[in-house]
Amino acid sequence: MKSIVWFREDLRLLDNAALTFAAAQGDIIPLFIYPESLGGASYWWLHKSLESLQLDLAKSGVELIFRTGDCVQIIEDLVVETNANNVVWNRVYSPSGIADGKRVKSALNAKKVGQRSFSGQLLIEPDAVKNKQGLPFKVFTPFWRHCKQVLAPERPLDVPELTPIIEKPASEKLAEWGLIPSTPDWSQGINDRWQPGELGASERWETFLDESIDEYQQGRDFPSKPVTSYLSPHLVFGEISPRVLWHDLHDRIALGTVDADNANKFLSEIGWREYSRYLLFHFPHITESSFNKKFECFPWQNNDQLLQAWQQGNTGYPIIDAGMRELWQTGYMHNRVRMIVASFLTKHCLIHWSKGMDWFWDTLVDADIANNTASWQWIAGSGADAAPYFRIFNPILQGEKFDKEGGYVKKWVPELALLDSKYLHKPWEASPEILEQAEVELGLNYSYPIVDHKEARLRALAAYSQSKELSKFN
DNA sequence: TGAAATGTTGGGGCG
DNA sequence: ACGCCCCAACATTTC
Repeated sequence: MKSIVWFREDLRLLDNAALTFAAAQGDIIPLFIYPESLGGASYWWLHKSLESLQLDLAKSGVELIFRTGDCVQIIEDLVVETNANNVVWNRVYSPSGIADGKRVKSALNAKKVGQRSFSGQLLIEPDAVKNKQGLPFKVFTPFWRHCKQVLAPERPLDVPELTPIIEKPASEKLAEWGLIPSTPDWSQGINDRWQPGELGASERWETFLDESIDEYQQGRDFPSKPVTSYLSPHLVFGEISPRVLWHDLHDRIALGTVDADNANKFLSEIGWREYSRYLLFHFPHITESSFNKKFECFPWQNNDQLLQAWQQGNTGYPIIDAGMRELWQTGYMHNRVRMIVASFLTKHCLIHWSKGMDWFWDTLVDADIANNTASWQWIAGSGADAAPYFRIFNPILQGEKFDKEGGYVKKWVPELALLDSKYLHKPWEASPEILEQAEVELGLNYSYPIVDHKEARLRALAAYSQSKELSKFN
């Protein structure tokens, strides 16, 4: 038996069901097809992750084949070229990923070539979870409560023994895909911060277990503390399997070597990841339009100047600007700060959540269609189980609450580094003497607030009630 | 996984 | 000693 292993969002050898199945049958031909329309930061990550996978496979003498084009055509061609009699892959759950899988499946069936798909990205398949009425859950808490009752993921699979094929099918060169930025090379900050690939992923997980998980529940909200797992980009590309996380934590809970509350809090965040894929699977239109139809009439303003100030981290609100600059420089933003900047864009600036989603898509190394969609709609108030629209984050209070000492703001907005923490989150309220002493010149080296918080809040609430009125007539 | 407005309570200053 | 006011602190309601 000779199998093509079609890698997509599962760039790992450990606990890779499709790979293990194929390896047990005989020879394998690993294939990766150039993905259209990723964001810039994701392409950088993808390049590094593929390099890592390529090296890991090469240790067994197996060559990863790179090709560009339509997946059906490529796979059909490769079947003919290699005489493969089987094609396997792990399922993905985005609308385009599902469509590709279906097309490949029927093309192979038509040609009487064996094919099989596996679960590898989620703890539980989206179509396996329904509420008592047989409908998809629309609220996270009952969804996750139900999952926890029925979840019994299998133990992770070992890295399989791989047998290379003798013949060498043609492959494009990864380096020639041009995924790494060159002119200009903006990837330095990202490069310093991350180690993409399966090894980087497992090391990050070990570090998190050793150093942070027991403070997770409290510490995860403070952006100056490195208490989050930083696993998100590794999970997006499938460099680590959620089953590994689940079993590692459950083993430790059983042994008493991890605090159960903290471990369960982390697992519920994994639950949110499952939930966002689940929602996208059952409601694929939500990448384009509001989950909650009431928001179809929302009077968005979409002011380009405000959007640009937000993107560049020049809003005059230190916590917002710190977050946006962290994103730009490292491809990542702390979760707490993501909520604050997203609330600011949609509510203070009245800019449609899709504009924020597009920016995150291009700049985040962990950009993920399901999480991005679900989270932006959640914060905008239009999503499933969403934050109510009137829940408007106050960027000053949030800064004072979660970055009291200002470690986070001072790191990413160095022009405020000398400012007393009393005024750090509202520099416009400091006296001219204090500003001068801190070498802050508002309007020159740091922006005035682009909107007034109180006014913007009232405007957002007015827009909300206007939208409620309008939706009555639809 | 909010914030602001409004309501309530209780202690202390003060005439 | 008493009642009144002020207001901080906390609780509840509203957006």
